Amino acid sequence: MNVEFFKNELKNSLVNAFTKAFPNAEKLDFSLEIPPEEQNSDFACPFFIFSKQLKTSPNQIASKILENLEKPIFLEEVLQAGAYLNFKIKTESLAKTVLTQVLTEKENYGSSDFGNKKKVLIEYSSPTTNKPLHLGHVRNNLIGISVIRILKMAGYDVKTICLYNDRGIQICKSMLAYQKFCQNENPKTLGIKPDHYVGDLYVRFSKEEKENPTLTKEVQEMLQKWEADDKETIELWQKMSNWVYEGYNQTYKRMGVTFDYRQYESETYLLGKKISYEALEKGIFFQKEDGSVWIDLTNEGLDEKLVVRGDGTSVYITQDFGNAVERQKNIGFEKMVYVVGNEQDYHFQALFKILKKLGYAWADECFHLSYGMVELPTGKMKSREGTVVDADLLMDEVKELVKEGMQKTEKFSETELDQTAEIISLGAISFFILKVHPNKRILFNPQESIDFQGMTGTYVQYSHTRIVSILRKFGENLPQEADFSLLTEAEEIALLRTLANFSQTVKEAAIGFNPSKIANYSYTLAKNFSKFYDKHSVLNLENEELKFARIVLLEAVKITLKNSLNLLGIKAPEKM
RNA sequence: GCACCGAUAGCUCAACUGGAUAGAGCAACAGCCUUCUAAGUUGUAGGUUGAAGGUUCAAGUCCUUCUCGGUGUACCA
Repeated sequence: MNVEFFKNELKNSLVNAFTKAFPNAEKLDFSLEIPPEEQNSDFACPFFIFSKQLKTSPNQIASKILENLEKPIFLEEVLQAGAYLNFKIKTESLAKTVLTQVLTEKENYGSSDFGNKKKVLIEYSSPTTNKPLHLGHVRNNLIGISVIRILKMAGYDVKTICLYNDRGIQICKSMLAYQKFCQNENPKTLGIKPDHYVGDLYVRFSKEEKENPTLTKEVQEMLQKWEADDKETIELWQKMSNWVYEGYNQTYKRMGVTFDYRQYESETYLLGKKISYEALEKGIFFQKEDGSVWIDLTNEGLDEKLVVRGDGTSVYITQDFGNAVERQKNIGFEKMVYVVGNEQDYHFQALFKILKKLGYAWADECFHLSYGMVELPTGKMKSREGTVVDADLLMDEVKELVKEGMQKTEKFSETELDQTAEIISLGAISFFILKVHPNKRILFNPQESIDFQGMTGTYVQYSHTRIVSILRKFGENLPQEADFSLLTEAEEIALLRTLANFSQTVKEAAIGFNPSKIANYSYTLAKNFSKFYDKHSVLNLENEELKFARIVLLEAVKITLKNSLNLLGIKAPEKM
């Protein structure tokens, strides 16, 4: 038995009551909502929508339904509030159902078969390999991590992929700077994180280029050499690319970023050209006098879009639809999600329309999970000018802040302290970014942004450790059963109701690809726990039965807090 | 110019996708630690949801127009 059971039973009762009250009326579906807290109920049903068909006021309909309603045994009472009927479940039934479910399902509590094992391929991170990861990538990675976990929990079969943009003029800039200014240097012997080393070269090149315009020409020559497979150039490119990957892998590991598949633009950039010429023959694409190939998207509200240049080379979007087709062939997916910033909204609109025109029905199942830029108070981050918030540095700095504020309560060994500070700082960053809806841009103030009080990851983690602390002091053997009818306090009921909503929240987050739903949920649950904690005792209760019931309740809250944090890619520490 | 996105308390964000009196956090002020971790809790104050129309039983949410901010509109990626 689970929480859905209540909903289904209530709907059945409502349908029966409706048929009795209005025998001649067309049957309609009932929607059950979660009522506002002050109604002190578990489910609510509004009757506005029936009003027109029945030519009766919603209040009267509610009354008549109420008269004809046969209450299921788990129902304590039904109260009419205007056009609404509010249903209150017997606390004992609610508690037994919810708590048993949580304790049985444990780390799987919240999961459902909503996604029907549909195979979803998620592309995220996809950096340009000429510089270290910055705050923009951090948001991308965090959204990616979280959406992956949310979709998995909602019953999807999720695979992940990263497309490294590892070729092109930007890469050559770092390479040329290395060749010209730092030949034979090695970041390892210099003690510099290798991706930072390459990024510094990129910044240095941009500076030198301003004073010395011939460098622009040289870097273009280098790109041509690369495309011509010049041995020396390729070797340099490989050496520097590997430095970057080495650095990325450290950052990825720290953030919890993993991929099932990796693609490299250097290997995929020719994809799509063949498709383009085939589409040209079929008349889907058209050719201009200079030989360039185009698609006309003016009927779709877009422009004409170039897919092959006059010189026969392809462009970004060509590679992208080629790549999509390739992924469908090699990996296979029923749905594909691109986690990419909103400056590429237009690009993905065009991409999906091209795929559709090429005749791929699955184009409708491609989705651009677009997210807003992360901006600084001083404006946009520009890597060429070095005005970026570096991902590694950010994590280090926040960690230092956490360390300064620690050591107050619990005793920690040196390594424990470091590990805990790491968990808290990463949690603070993740929560800060994920609590905002992806669509919105984030203004990041380095001094003020990362907070450890109020609606933060730290707060949720702290609530978790407090529960852990109580359970630890209670002892090894936690009860699985108890007399749940003893859970009658308002704070206990609030916790039960919040627990019961978890699975529904996960579904909503999955539908909207929206981690902020989960962040809000975890905060609400933590907040409800804190209120309970402040007002009621557990361990020093004389009533053993009540103590057991509360221990079970707290165990369930602990599990659900941990699960919700996990959906955000945040770890739940045992003490802090 | 055109297209897309955003605008909610001083600041940062929510609001079950059209439902009940728009909720939290920060900052401010006033309380609560000999009691399970005070990174906590209680209270006060803070709103014409950018503006004006419209749709309907009901609009922060949908439609139109406008204002402000952002992004895109490249034979860059």
